[in-house]
Amino acid sequence: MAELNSDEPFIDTNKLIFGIGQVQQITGVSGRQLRYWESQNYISPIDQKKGVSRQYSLHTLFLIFHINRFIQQGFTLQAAVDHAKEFDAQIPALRQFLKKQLKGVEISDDQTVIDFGYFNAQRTKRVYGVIDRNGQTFFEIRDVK
DNA sequence: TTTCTGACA
DNA sequence: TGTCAGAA
Repeated sequence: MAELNSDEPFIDTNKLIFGIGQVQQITGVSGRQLRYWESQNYISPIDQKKGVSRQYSLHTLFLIFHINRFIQQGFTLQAAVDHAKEFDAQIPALRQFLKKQLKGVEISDDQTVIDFGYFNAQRTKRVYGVIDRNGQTFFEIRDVK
């Protein structure tokens, strides 16, 4: 099974900057909305100076995207922001856990098996996440040979 | 051409 | 929130 070990990201996501026009194209949120949300302190561009073109970080782009998603689901702006920020706060934990536990992935014709490492301290069982041919997902615990 | 701020038939 | 004006 292939080993996954990329500690260094190949792209510094902090260097991915987007202008307001790009943000509009990508997220579908209008410039008017972006400026209004900013005035309400829901979002904030990178080190904003007066009168200069706004620049948004990738992180803010994601936040904007999610706020808009919740709005389209019928939430009020305020509620959408709350949901988006809550989700936003969960991402680091998800990334950390996945990075720590993901040991490998094996893709075959009928299914994909994700290796999540040992199930117990005795190292007699291992946990696998399975995606079958129908897209169904489930866990599987197998004895270590 | 794009973005900025302010204003509202 | 959209849209228009006037400026940068």
